[in-house]
Amino acid sequence: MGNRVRLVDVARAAGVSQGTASNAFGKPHLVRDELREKILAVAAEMGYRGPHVMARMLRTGKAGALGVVFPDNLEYAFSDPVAIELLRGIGRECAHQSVNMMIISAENQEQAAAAVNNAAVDAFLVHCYSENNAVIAAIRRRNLPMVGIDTDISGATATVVLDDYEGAASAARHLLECGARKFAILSLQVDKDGQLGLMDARRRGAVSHRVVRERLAGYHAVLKDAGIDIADIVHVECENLSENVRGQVIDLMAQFPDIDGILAMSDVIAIGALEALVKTGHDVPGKVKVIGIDGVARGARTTPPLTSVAQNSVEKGRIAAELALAGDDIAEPVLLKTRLLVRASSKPLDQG
Amino acid sequence: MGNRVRLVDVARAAGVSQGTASNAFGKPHLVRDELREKILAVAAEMGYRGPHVMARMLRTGKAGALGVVFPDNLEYAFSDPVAIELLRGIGRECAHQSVNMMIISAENQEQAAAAVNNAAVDAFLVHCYSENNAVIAAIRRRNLPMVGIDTDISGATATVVLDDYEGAASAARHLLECGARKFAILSLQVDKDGQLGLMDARRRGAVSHRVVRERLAGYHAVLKDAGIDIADIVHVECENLSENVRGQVIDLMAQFPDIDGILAMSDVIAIGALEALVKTGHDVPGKVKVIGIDGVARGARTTPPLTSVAQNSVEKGRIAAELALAGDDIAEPVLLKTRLLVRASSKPLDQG
DNA sequence: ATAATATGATGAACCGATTCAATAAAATGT
DNA sequence: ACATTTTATTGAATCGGTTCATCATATTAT
Repeated sequence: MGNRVRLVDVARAAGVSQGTASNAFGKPHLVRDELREKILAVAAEMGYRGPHVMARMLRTGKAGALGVVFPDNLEYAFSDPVAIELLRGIGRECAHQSVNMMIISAENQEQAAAAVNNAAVDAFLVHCYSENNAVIAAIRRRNLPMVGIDTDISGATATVVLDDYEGAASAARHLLECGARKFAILSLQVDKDGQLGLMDARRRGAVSHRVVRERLAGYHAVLKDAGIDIADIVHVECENLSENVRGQVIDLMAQFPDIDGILAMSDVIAIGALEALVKTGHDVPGKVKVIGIDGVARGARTTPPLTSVAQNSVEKGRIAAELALAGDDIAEPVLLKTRLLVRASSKPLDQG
Repeated sequence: MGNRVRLVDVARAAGVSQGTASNAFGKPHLVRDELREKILAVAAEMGYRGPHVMARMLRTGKAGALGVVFPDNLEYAFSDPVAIELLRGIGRECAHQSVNMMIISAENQEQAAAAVNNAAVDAFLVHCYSENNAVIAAIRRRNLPMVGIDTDISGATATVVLDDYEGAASAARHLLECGARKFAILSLQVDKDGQLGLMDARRRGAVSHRVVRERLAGYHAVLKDAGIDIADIVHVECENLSENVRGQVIDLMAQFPDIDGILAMSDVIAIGALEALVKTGHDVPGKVKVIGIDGVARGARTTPPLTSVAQNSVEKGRIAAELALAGDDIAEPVLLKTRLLVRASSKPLDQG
């Protein structure tokens, strides 16, 4: 079994220099047509498989791939509808720029950091990682462009985030307009510590996760302005998984039966809440109004359909990919706007 | 600005050979603890970022990544629930083996072929590509392990497929048991030519796409056995997108009002059909019974809930990834079993 | 004390391309 | 006809590591 045919072998067989042979493949316009065809023919005859990808990478320093790093477990990324939209957007831009997408996957942080070290990519995209993290540290060490999505990691080349504050504020504003006065906030998880359930003021005060921090602030600002005491708001930390939210919301309503406005930090959570309320016979939106954030497709099909603060996650992913591949430093975070999407979970249909 | 610090620089500064410096990073057990720590310290001090990924790849010949190739546009892959499950399974195995996932994306076949050529991967996974295709040709030329999912490409290292024939047969059997006699088969697209709507016998006879061919054969075998003339079955080619199926099904029922059994080749199609039927006031399952294939999560939430022939797509992806990374030639396709999932779209709940 | 083995370190070869300054030949301008 | 520009080709340097046969030293066995 002969070894792999190399470019130098082709060059020799075709009677040209290695440089010319290289150009025949990579820069065809630099080689006379006739000669190029001859080289290609010789190559084909010898069973040459084309320039070796890794050798080319080493020499050019370009990997032709964008690294996409998702939070701890990848399975989550492929089950959360918002993450999938993000991936679609990233994929769209990658395809457009003829770059491949490298999904950095691992079972734990340590392995993820190793995966980052072994990834042949030109830039990294990081979705929702907290600052102090072995993975982020590994990415930093690579010294490649790094764009944060929904997170403001220091040292990022650029950052793309939702206008979480204003989005949350508009959600609160909407429920106030719908007449809600006693609120529950169903928060995304603040930390990877797995703690769930009621959040006391101390836990609320020490939120490092940008998305949660901003949304909380947005809700609070509006409600406070409306004369509502923050201490009267029930805060519950939820897993971002509809099925697991249901039980929490049933308990919640049993403990605080006068709640009439539910602000959920994601549609997935809101849908779980909606299902729990309907199942336990609460009148939505008659007695309780529910609003989520994200505007996922499934929200249009729940009963009742879910009101939400919609974002364009596909575009968010696309922009982030574009910035990462460009590699330019952009100090100011790119802020994406939200759009209020009123459906029946907050307002009866006939009411406007 | 000094250039990148190289391993050789570290070695020199630490007063050791390059080989030893290399071992300090890659094979720590081969270097005396004390010395290794010194090398690492020198490296840290010099700002060495660790071994260069591409150089290591070139030397070792290992890319540490699995290439995943999806059909023409990637957006589809990230919107089809079955494809996403597949990706989850692939991701799971990749994480388990500490390998990254390279998603090969492109806007058209030509670019996809180029993307394949530029992908630094150790193996390829191909989902649902037809045989005669520039992309497949490009993968073949790479001469790397190539595993086909739901497709039987010649020259594949291994192939993982659903038992489509038996799955479809069990669907037909079920609807017969439920009393259906006049059938419509809603087929997945046979070709990339974009042709939709009624399929004549000639088009049905020349199906190259394995999934469609096998499922069609499974349906037909059972129905023929039950004394049904294949010519009496209405065949409709549908896009795999619920919204776009609705109109087709409305037309279908207008043209053939006596249809009482709908065999859909995917749940996405079945859900579109279900929505159309309910919207136009057809009694499901009273007058018309509907069954899909796949067993996607959303099928549990439709009204009525969708009966389906379920498959385990996550596991399918996982197995395929495992085979690709192993790289062993396996002649016989790995055949995955289906499981009938009876819900209300085929049988009233009280009926058993 | 000597031979046999284990452990640690060395240094050159190699992985397979791309690039670029230098040169030769051909085309164009005056 | 001569100077200038354009086009093609060459060959050596370079990208940055890993590997492995070889040698030096330290440890264990007899």
